Amino acid sequence: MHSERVSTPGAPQNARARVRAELTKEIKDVARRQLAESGAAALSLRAVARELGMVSSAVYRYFPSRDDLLTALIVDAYEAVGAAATKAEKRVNRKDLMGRWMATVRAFRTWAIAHPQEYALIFGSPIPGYKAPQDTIDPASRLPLLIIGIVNDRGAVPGADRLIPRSVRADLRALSAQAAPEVNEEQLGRAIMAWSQLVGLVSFELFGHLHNVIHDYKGHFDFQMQGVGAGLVLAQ
Amino acid sequence: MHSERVSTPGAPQNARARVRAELTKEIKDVARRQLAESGAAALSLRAVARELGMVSSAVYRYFPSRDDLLTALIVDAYEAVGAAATKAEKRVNRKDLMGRWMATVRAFRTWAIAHPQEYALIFGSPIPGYKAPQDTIDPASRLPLLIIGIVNDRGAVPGADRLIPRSVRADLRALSAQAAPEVNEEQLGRAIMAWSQLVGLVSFELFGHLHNVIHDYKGHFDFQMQGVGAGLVLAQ
DNA sequence: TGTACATCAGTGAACGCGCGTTCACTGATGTAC
DNA sequence: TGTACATCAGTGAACGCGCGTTCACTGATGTAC
Repeated sequence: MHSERVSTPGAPQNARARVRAELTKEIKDVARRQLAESGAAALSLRAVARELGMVSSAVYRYFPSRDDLLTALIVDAYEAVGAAATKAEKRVNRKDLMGRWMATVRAFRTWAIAHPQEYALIFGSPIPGYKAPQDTIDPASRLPLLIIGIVNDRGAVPGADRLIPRSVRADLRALSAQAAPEVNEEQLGRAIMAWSQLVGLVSFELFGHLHNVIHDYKGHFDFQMQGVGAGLVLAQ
Repeated sequence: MHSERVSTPGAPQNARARVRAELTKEIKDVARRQLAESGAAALSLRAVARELGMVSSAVYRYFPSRDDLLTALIVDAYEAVGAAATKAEKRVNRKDLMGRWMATVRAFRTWAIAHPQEYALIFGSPIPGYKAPQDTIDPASRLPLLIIGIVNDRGAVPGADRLIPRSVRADLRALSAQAAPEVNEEQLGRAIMAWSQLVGLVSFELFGHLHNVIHDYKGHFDFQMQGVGAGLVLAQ
């Protein structure tokens, strides 16, 4: 699918490869700008080529189709938001779990507000006819894994007396085995819900569902996310 | 904006008005079918006209522009999901608050799964360039009001010791005054979060963010939503 | 270091398609007297 | 009940636009000997 040829790092880069990498980046940058202006549906290879002063067919030397360009943008968006959150989270004292959680979610929201169309690209409606290739899976899981990591550092928290259906418990156990060995299923279920709450609340804000109800979005977000953190028993 | 001329109910409907109402409905039905197949971005007046055997300009007698047709579909979608949830909720004993909550959220999810593109239309990415007119506000608030109604019947629940920022408290107080006189701000804040959790979780499922993590979607949804209901102290 | 060949980037024309919207028009339905 | 006029639905042609993708091509860059 997405066959943008990236030079293996450290390999001798001759002039051609360097120019190629630069132009690939330039195409993505222009595409990202147009995405920010008119949304994913309106993203067109021809418009990108026009802005770059190329003929439209030249873009096909870099991206074999429109979908491949979209995939590249999706991967970049996942990586950008993952990097922003990871960077913010790293700055907090490892023992301050609530601080790590709040740093993560605030960085997430800040990135989303700064890049609403890229946010919509990865967390909004799926694009009809577009099938996400394998390449998007790893970048997509960076952020949930960051959150699960914080919860994992918290360790197991005894569950309430709600019982988890057997099938769900199996799913959670599998996830625990590969991503969060220190927590029990109850706590991991809460972590998934927390991740969903984060995306849900930011989407509500960006997509206008809190319009005229909440005015201090940042204050409301912080308040609610502190509540979620408390639910995860992250406070010291 | 949306000037689909609807005959005032009870007014004498002559043949022309009856045919007009029927065709208006037929256009919307066909548009909804095409929406379900190819998504909102691909919805085209010409394709709708083609399927109806009309010439494309004839559709303009019913909807003055593509955006007006979209608005009509959005309003209908909000009303359909609101009606489905309301109907399910009404069947439950008024005193069984948890039952009313679960009936509401299950009806919501069922409708969403049956109409994924309509769901995306109202809860997914906003359509670039499309500005929702006033007409969509009332239908959009049916479902949140239903949820707030359940919480209101629960009555005030003492908050935890987290403090609510002054600005957020003001927003919540205003909402309480017009929609939920019986609850305090703490509880109303939880109700908003519950609404966001519901949409967030269904979006995660429909938009593929739980792919390969959760397999028993229904079991997981019920489990998590019971948790949310418990957080709202709805259980008897 | 120089030459012959292979690789690659970019061009320009073309294919075939679809779209929203406007407009002058015909003919049918409804209304007022 | 019949007639004259006004309203409305649907037609067909047109405007002006943009899109993704393919293909044979030129000329520049890189590679192997």
